[in-house]
Amino acid sequence: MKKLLLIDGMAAVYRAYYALNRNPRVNSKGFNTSAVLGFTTTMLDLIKNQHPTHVAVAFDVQKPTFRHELFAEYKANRDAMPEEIQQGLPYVKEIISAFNIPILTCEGFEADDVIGTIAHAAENAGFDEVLMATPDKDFGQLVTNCVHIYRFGRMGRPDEIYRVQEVLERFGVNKCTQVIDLLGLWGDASDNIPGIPGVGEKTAKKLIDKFGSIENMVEHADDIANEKIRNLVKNNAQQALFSKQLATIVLDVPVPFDEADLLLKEPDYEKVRELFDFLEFRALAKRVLPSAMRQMPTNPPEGSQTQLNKTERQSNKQKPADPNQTSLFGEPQPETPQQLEQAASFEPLDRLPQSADIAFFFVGSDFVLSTSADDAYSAKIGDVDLSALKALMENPDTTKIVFDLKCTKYLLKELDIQISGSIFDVQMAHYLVDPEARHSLEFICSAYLGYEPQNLAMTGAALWQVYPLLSAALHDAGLQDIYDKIELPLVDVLMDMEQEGVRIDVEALQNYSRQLSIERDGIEQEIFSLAGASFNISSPKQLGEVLYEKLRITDKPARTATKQYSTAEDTLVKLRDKHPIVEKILEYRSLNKLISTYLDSFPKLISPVTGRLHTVYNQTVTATGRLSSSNPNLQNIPIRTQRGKEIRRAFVPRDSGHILMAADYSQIELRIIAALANDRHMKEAFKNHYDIHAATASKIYKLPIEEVSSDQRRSAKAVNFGIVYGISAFGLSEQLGIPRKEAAALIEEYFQQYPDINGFIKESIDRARQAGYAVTLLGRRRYLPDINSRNAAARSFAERNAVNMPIQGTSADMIKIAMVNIFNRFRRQGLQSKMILQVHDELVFDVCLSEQDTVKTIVEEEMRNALPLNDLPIDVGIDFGTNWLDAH
DNA sequence: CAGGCCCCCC
DNA sequence: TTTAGAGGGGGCCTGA
Repeated sequence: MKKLLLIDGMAAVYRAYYALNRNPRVNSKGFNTSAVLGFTTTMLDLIKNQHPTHVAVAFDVQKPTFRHELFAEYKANRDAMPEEIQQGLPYVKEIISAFNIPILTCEGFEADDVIGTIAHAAENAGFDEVLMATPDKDFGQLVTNCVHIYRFGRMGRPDEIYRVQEVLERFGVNKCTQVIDLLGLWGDASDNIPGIPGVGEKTAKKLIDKFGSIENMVEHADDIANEKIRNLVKNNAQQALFSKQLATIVLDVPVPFDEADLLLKEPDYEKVRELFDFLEFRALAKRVLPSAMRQMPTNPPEGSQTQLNKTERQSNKQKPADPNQTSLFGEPQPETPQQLEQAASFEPLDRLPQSADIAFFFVGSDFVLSTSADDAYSAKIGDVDLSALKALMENPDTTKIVFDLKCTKYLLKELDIQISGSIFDVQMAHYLVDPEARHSLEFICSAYLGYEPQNLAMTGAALWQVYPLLSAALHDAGLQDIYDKIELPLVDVLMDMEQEGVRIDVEALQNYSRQLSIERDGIEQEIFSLAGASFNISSPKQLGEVLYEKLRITDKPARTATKQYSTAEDTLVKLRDKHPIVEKILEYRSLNKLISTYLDSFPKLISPVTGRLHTVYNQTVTATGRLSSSNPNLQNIPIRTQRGKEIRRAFVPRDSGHILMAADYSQIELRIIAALANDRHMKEAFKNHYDIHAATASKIYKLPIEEVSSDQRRSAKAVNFGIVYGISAFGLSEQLGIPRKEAAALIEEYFQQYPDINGFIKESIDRARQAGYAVTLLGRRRYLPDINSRNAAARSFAERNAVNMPIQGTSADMIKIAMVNIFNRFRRQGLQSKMILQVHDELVFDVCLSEQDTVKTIVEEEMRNALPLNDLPIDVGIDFGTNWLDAH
């Protein structure tokens, strides 16, 4: 059995780099290893999963290829290679060499051509199988008669295998060569192959079906019935022929085919170790290198496994082969997840020592529990000896490693188990270490361990393996305190709030819904008669066609990012006076939004058990440290418009013995700016309890504060907001509806008057540029890899984040601390009142009438003192009401 | 079912 | 060339 795996090196490097660099790997020497780590993992996984007997990696040579000559613009306007990839490339090649895998190149040709040639040579040499690994978009370029094409999906795990026949079937053509023709005519998605602009997939298929090839089509172009297409083809014949050449893989480039050279050999472990040491690929070293060569401490000894079940030891699979084994990458045929699942059989839990540290993970009613990276007990919850499990989980002296603590706690609560001891939530830790990344178990494992667990048993091992790595990362980034003192205790607070829920006056909602629905339906009819036809107003596509094609309300329709007609509110507002239909559409939209998002959905979401509405707070979503709320989202209940705010009337206290209390931080983000920037003028304004926007206006317009007009105050307010968001003249001019020049002048004046704020903005960006991340007052981080990007748009975005994140994040830290402290004091004092909602700078309480004063005092105190901003006063507004609207 | 678009909140 | 153009979220709808 001879099986050859060919990897498109550059494509793999790029793909791996972009997949990993969201959270850039930078080793202690400051070297960005994303590209190298990603590539290496991909290569090793491919070898492990595909178990080829022969391997090679092909690279382009960085010189003009024959395609450049054919088509001068080809690749000309591709982005420059990111610096990190450029720097990583030599290491990628060294690693490939260290694994004794040949690198194939051929001057004047691209990797695809080299691969095509080698593939054909291999087939002629009697290989049973030839596999090619490439990103999806390239597969069309490599249609040859023998190659099976792998598509890189997620890192290192090809999602699909396309055999040539399947590719052909997908295209609906019969011969390979026709795929090339099709591509030449139609072009490819990334515009490397231009095709004929205006010819789409369908047209291309029809033409190739009819003519068989582009050459034939060009020759008999007069036979094309459709005049438009006929002209297109005639005018672009040359282009189509070029495209076909670009798409054609050369199968006889001058590159030697040496079977012995391609044979998969033992790596040069010493070299691999040196490289991995330098790059600091610890997890990978653990996986690949023989244990004697590893520098990292190994897993716990394997002696303690005797009493365990015969769970498949997947961790061994991930480890290197033992020296006796000839193949580096474990047994040739990996088990399917199904087989592993069966192997992970149930073992009674009461045989476990009660003092063990444990990793614990639920999947539905299944769960896995393991006491080290080398064991795993999996079982159905119903089958477990609950008292043994309880003893284990409630042991205060052991460590519990979990994934998604809040969810785990809910499930354990069902079993009357309270988790105690030291708790390490892998998901939460990862959120703190890199908030913007994804926090699925799969993602975390593949990033930290280089593989994804395929079943419950592997999950147990993976949690154990990832624990020391994340724990170290948390500590190294100085995030331990935020974890211990804010996020971890917050879990109980959020659970309590979620379970408490909020009472909703369903009848009021339904009445209001009926009322608004009647209004909406009337407006709908008006719109139809104005448009002269009925259509789906909720479909931006249909609406765009009606507005811009049927009614032609403007000559220059605005377009969205995807070149659809824009029907966004901003756009429509500007077109208000062009046609009466616009106003109606805006009104329809707002009514429909209220009805579908709030009025009609809340009653359906009310729990039949508690009769109350329970949101879910997510603690690991936002990039800045805020919470988010969903199912339903109770952080976006209308308040701006009269119609909208009526919805808040339906949020009511639990009974006549209670009252709602809303407590909100006043101007918290501006206060935080004033504190972070240490701006004398702004601090002064806050200390004197001035209206901050009016005070700002008074500075900008150089007027006494009492002479500031409402328009001037409004402008000042917009600038203040702009500062928080990362101001731009364009944004401000849009916001205020003033010319850009005026907006720019306003900003200029602002910075003149508040030089410290300007300095703060510059410093924040500078610090983020140095460190690679932004931080809050307490050290919560957000990585900003694009802060040094050469792409101006990406860089500006990162720069705005560098300013905004410390502000928004500090405010989030502050209210989270307040929540924990309030919760604890309520509990200590045995209060009946409950905190029920959080809306970023506001907390809502269901207050027992007899506790009104106590609660008010506690909340005010704790919110004020949660995170003191030196000498800057923090104001908290508190109000009571018989519904949420009145409590404001 | 994902992605586009939109709109509600802070 | 044309669009976007202020930070952070979530939900609804369409169309495949």
